[in-house]
Amino acid sequence: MKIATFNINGIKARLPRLKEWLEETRPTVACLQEIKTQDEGFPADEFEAIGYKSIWHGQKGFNGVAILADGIEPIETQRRLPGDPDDEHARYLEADVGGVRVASIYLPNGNPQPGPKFDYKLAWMERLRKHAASLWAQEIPTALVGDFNVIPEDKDVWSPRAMASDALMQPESRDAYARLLGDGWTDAVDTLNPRGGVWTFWDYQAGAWQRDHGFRIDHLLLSPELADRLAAVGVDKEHRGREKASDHAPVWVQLRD
DNA sequence: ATGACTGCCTCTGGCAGA
Repeated sequence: MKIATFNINGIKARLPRLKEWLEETRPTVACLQEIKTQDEGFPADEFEAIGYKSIWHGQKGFNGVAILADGIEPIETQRRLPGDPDDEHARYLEADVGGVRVASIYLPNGNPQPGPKFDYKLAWMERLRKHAASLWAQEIPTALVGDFNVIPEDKDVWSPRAMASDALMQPESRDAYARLLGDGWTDAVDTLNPRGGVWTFWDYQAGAWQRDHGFRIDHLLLSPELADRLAAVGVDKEHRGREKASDHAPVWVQLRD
């Protein structure tokens, strides 16, 4: 079983690239973030035509998450992160697929920091930790995947100095991520690449892609049942270099059956 | 270096992104 996460930065603008990626790499489950469309604009038929069934949670203009599965109907278990009834952002979607609970997560960016957006990010991370703990307690094989908007350590960024004031690598953001891992979740990419240097995002600006000025913010967190099955991880970096690409690359984990 | 680019909805410029 192959579980992938991909921040596509607009499903309408990305549709040809996205379908191409699905057909070329054929993930069992693909969790998408930043679909940037309302529910009625989601092109489910386009995915159905290439063998993927999908569920989605959209919003006008920005945010939005989806879960696609190869020949399997994802059974939705949650479509918002508990803990704040006033939070209208479409940033969380969860489903059962092929015996695995999968969450597609679009964690708030938090810039500029300090400020209300950063406060929202940190509060969201605490809510995520609580909800993750409730999933953990159910002992369901679970994968929490998505754009976490956290650079976990200095080894995960091309230049810690250049990013020093960014919300993605503030000590508070990193501590919140570390607390989540401290509860027992396995960061799959980090586990198989302990020396770092793996990027999942390259800015559109300043020739970041051409200079390989990237960082790692798209993560796959596994519960112990899935961590035991961990066979391989990868970043489909080549797709970041294509025409009209997202600023993120797809990231995936291969699990033994 | 107050820089850079892209997508969205459209108050076609302002917001959001990271």
